[in-house]
Amino acid sequence: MRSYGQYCAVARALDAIGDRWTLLIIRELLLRGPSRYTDLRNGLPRIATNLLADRLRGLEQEGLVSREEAPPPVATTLFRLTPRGEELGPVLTELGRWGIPLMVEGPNEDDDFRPYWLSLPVDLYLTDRSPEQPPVTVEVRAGDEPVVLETGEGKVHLRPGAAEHPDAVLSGTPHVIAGVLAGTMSLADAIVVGAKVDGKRAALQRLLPG
Amino acid sequence: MRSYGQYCAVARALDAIGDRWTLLIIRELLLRGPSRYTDLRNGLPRIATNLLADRLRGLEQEGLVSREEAPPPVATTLFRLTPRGEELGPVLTELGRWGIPLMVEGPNEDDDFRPYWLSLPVDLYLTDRSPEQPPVTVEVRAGDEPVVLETGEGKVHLRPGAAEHPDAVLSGTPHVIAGVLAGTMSLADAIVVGAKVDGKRAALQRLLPG
DNA sequence: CCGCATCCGGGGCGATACTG
DNA sequence: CAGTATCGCCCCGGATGCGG
Repeated sequence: MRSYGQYCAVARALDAIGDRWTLLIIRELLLRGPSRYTDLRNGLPRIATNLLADRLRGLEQEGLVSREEAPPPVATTLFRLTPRGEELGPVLTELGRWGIPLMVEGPNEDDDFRPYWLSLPVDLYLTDRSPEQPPVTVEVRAGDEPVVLETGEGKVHLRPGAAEHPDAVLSGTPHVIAGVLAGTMSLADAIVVGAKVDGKRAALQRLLPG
Repeated sequence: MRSYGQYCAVARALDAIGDRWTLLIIRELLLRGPSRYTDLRNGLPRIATNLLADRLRGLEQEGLVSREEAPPPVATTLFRLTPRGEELGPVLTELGRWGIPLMVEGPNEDDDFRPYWLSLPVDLYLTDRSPEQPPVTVEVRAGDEPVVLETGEGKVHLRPGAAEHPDAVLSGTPHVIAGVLAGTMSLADAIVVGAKVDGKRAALQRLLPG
């Protein structure tokens, strides 16, 4: 992108990460950790492959992403945020916080969805209300790949993957699950509109507000 | 801009304010308050005028900016952030915080500069270390238009304009002034490289870290 | 398969000129 | 003062190819 040509912190930040797709690439690397090129493509469904390659080169050049050749048996390239790149976390957090109200109307007809994208709202709005109790894990199914809610130190975090022995399993449409995890819809209301809870419902309630 | 087509808070936020120039328009409205079209142009020196008009229309349509006809004697259109638009403040703050390190190398040859752009670093890094004392005002001259540092409730804020009877006047190059106001350069070092303080130096020292 | 490079069409963007 | 109008360019998007 062309520079804005302004001696201003915001303008210089946008010079670095204001390009189309760039902040979403950062989101992927923040939420998923070090990733293969193909995994990045999967998390950015409509990106043109040359554009992803371009952006990764640019980010590497600015010192926000590093590339490393993983040894066998992985034997592939991994893209990883540098410490300076990870400092963009708060920017993504505030962007996500501001964007939450735009989620209440639900997905458009052809919107893509990945459940781990909900990590940002979870970190913001969910807390473990019984931190003295043993930790719980709740599997969430809202799309293809399952994700897991985990407690630790009073916090709640969402990570990609399946749980071995989850205390509960929450399933529903992206729209409803997003409402529950962003705290804009009660679990009771969610169940009314089709969400399902298997296992210990209390394990889930403990993480939700109200 | 085309939508990213993702049911994700960050992606939807970027759908709304990810266009080129948009966040800088928000910056202007946040720092300057309700502004005329011409004032916006002056704070965004290289924007194409049709693009500014387009962006303002878009922001109006999304409910982030409102347009009002000011009564005489102003008799002009004013653009103002809506409450929802003002909620972008934390996004700009985090972007600015992340961008501060990009300022230390100083402006490029042909970079534009407006002193009130330094409001963001000031809000972040300066505090009044003697809030029990009477308030002070310090005029800062780093470009064409002067700006004023003011204390209040332990905070320090920078606003466009001149001071009537400033307790001190700080002048220097944008590079050096930015270093001082962002807390990355001591006042003593700044003076060594050409900054000047007139009036009560203590009034200024009281606002600076260290 | 993985990690790109290349090619091409369309549209957003940039610069200038002009207007009520 | 507050914008339109116009035009050229380059970034972006989508498809395809290609070496390791």
